[in-house]
Amino acid sequence: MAPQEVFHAAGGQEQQERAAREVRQRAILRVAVPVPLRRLFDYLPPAGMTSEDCRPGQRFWVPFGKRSLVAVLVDVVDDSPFDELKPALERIDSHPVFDQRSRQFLQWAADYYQAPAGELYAAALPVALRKGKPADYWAEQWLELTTEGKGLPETALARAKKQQALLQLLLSCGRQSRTALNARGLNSTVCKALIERGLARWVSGPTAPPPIENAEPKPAPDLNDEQQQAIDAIRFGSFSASLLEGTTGSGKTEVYLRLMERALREGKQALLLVPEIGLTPQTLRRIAARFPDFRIAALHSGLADGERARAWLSAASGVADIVIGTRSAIFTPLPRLGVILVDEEHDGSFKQQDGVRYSARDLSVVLAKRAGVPVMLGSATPSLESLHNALSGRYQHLHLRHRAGNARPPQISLVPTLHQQLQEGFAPQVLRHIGETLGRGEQVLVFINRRGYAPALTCDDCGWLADCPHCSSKLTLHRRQRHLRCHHCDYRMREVHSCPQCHSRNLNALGAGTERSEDFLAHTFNQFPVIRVDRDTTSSKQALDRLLEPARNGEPCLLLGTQMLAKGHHLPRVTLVVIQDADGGLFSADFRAPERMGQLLEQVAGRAGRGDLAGHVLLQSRYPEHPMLQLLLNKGYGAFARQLLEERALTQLPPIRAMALVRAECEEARWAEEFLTNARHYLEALAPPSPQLQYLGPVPALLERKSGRFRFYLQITAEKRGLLQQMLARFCAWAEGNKNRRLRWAVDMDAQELS
DNA sequence: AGCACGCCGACT
DNA sequence: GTCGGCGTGCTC
Repeated sequence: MAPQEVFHAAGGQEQQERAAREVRQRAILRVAVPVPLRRLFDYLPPAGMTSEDCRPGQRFWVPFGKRSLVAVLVDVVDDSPFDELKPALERIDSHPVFDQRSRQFLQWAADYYQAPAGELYAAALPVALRKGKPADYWAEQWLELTTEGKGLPETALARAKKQQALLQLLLSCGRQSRTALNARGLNSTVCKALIERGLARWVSGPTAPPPIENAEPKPAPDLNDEQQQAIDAIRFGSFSASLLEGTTGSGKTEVYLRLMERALREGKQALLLVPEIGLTPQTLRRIAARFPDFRIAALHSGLADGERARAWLSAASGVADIVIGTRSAIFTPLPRLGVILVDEEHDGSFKQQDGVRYSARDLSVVLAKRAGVPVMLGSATPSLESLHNALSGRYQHLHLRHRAGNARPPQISLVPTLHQQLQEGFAPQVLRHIGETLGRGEQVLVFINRRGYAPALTCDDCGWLADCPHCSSKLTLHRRQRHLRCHHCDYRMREVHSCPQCHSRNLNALGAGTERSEDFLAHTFNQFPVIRVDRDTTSSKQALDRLLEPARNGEPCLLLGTQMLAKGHHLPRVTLVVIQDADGGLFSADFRAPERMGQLLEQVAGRAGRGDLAGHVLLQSRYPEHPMLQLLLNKGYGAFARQLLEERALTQLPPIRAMALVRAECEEARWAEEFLTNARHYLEALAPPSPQLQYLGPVPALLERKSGRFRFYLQITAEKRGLLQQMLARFCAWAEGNKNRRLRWAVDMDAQELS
């Protein structure tokens, strides 16, 4: 080879390197990948693209090890600590699906909950988009006004009535999809006329959310003084957080609707978060009936992947005006966000219990602050967290004390069950009351906190007990399905009629669940229908609606069920509520059990007498003298909750202090415990125990073994969240390099359950 | 998380 | 001789 050629070759290489460096300096895509790694990954733009083509918030297919993953671009940077960057494979979105505010919000949540950003982006995206489906897959034609069109007064085009109507619609409600216009009888000829005048144009965008059926427009009812005060207390256009403490039936929903209406009138979006089982077709119809001119995106679990993506995109693109959803809806990008409402804010389903353990209720306040909009948390039985924030002045505290209409609060009586001859768990006077109520043509609701036939099965001869081989729990007998089932891991075995250990036939089903009570009550009150509502009879919201249909018709009947019955169903003919066992929360190892018990009792009791009929609640208890029960009954949930708060102050527990759990589970109990002991040592070396920071554990979880794994946790409480967050960040960095392969660990910031 | 590589036991 | 168990390492 001639020297000349060598020189040229070397020069070429140098040039190539410089070019590569320049590319690297100009455009490096920093992306969040859906893997449990707490870092971002750098890529070059896809072949043929420059940094100009890449906008944060867009999704990309990236090569990751041996596979391809959908990543979200979070930043375009000009340098990377990595030398050999792979190019991304493909840009999925031409427009970002996450706007800047939602990206910053997701990053904040990732930092706060110690979660990998990629997992938060994945949690935010609907499944179809998470899998890489294109976002403009459902593209539709939209008619929007040009600048010229926007400048016209509503009275313009007076000589062409149809065109004027279209202009007015576009002026007041913004751009309209072709299907929505057709539905209003505004055909393409009218549109064309407006376009030819240079007043409007077609643009492509995502499909609008599907219209909600059976929504007859309905005018707003009058407000009472308290409702008016609550609404007047909310200032739009800046951040504020409020707790709306409103007794059952006091019209909280009407307050939410009015606030939504104000946001909508200002051209903003309203976000309504509801508990998991709160998003009923009934609720949706009510809201749709109120806002016939606005587009509603409902994000619930019942939607098919495509439908859900469609609703999500309609919210993220700013098309939907109202977004209603369960916990994950908090991550939907909302470019025109104007107000956030959280209904039943105390509900446990706002806290995700696996994966990224976020609280949508807590995040709603963070998001409102970042967006500079008001947020309202509403409940008849506020969480101690929210109550504490309200009492300490961090939240505005608003009250609705009066039930709407002529409904009166129910009369509540305790029924002692000790030294009583109970029939299948029911005291004689309770059965008498049920019979009388049904006889008057009214409805009865019996609340039983247990599914199945019986919570335990034992042998009376040898003492054998049916327990779960994988969990530290007993199997529940489900006689309808003829099996024994573990409610923690879903292990099932066929129902046995003789003891597997000694073959005796003297098996004894202990205690009563919903099935057994259903049998007994159906037998005792055989002239009346008995409707059982629990997870076994109610696979979906539609199933629940269907099940409750006869009850809504107003016929006398007996409704029997679990927590599912406690929530928001308007059943005006229910005048008697029976709570079979009120003692559940009195002696639990979980410090939040009394709070949950109080909330549940109040919510269930709230089902009594919602119409003009007087309501009565009967509470069966072995300890009717218990001071907590007495307080709850005599002074109501408000006083009860304030008392619990004082106890939390004495015991230095949340919400007085911030608390996080470090959880670990492993088939080998020793390893889980050892891991947490080491974790504690590591953390104590960084920050020794002090009033600012305290450690407890490792201790076994309340359900010590689940699905074959032993579970422990280390509890850390702190005076200030900031310190706790810093410690947890250090812990995560340590844990990522110090874990046994077969051990699972997780940080549970603001843990709600010790189970 | 997934997917590779790598090193020891029972099998066509 | 190999098929396959899960321990370990890595992903820009």
